[in-house]
Amino acid sequence: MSICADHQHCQQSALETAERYCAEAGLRLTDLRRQVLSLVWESHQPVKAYDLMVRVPRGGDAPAQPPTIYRALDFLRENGLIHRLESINAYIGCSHPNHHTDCYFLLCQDCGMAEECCNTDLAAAIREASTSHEFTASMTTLEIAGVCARCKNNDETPARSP
Amino acid sequence: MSICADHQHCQQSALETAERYCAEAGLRLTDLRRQVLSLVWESHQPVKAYDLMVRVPRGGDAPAQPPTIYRALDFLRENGLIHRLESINAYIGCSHPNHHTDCYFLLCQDCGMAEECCNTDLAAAIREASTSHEFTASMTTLEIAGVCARCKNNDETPARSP
DNA sequence: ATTCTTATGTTATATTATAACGTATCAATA
DNA sequence: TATTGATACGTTATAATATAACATAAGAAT
Repeated sequence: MSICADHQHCQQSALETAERYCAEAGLRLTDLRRQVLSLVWESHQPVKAYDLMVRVPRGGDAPAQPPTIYRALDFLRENGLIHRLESINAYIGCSHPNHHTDCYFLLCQDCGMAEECCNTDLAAAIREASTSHEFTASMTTLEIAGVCARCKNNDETPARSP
Repeated sequence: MSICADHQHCQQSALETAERYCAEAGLRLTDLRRQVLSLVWESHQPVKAYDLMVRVPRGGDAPAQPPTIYRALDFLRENGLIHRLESINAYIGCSHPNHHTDCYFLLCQDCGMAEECCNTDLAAAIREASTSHEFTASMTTLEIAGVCARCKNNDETPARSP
């Protein structure tokens, strides 16, 4: 499920990176935005906007409203701190903000884990797939659904099998 | 906008192919499903489910309800006759049903056109992108947003330029 | 201190999709 | 050809995802 040895560290370092990046780039990482980013980084499972909503307390009594969450998500997305997974309507932290081009996602249908990967050759092939059709690409979505290694193993060894 | 010389022909031949394919495969291409498929093929613009809904008259007075449309779309999708474009929540006819693996889409943000493409090398690269992470892929979504050649030309020659 | 911009709060509503259950139609066979 | 079982469709309700529009607050720049 987890794809890191120590997720607490993983989350914290993602936040520090974001902090640093925003400071350098003159971006305002407000309390709300930081809070949302932190929640997104709670795990490597993609998060739904409405699940975030109930977990972002605003002012004490009432929970946050949709625009509050979507605006924070938009900011984080525009600045490369999170990605949106189009095929499952969910959000996930970017593991390498500001040089996050050319990435793709492996989405495990069993455990829900999402892994962000990069691959220069693949990126080149995709660029070629655009240019060969005289198409000027600005944004690529590549999401591969399937079963991760861990789940595959679990599936294949339920007991010692009949 | 259009990517075929004669779209009337294009649509009709898509319907005939579907008809033949369903007959061979023992699938029931009912009136409703045929009607939806035909509407999807009205152009190379992806279609929204709710736009289809108002264009599918059922019984005369009331328009079709969402489940009616989504069930038809599901059937067409499961049998490779249409695709869902995840990044824009829309549907489009498949230009080559029953050997429609390994395809990707170019989505023009200017004119809305969607073009389905295939490329064996790219497909191989994507397979490798899964297997190299010990991931067993079952479904790939590759959608490239950008500007098509025609729109690019239009954009660049608004007049003879200042 | 004032002003301008950016961020957030708040209410309402739009868009996309599914659950659940009843009725009709089709196709196989008794 | 009447019966039956499966598949498709109708209908009502509601869930899930997202944005519009306008008011207020907080920051930043004179």
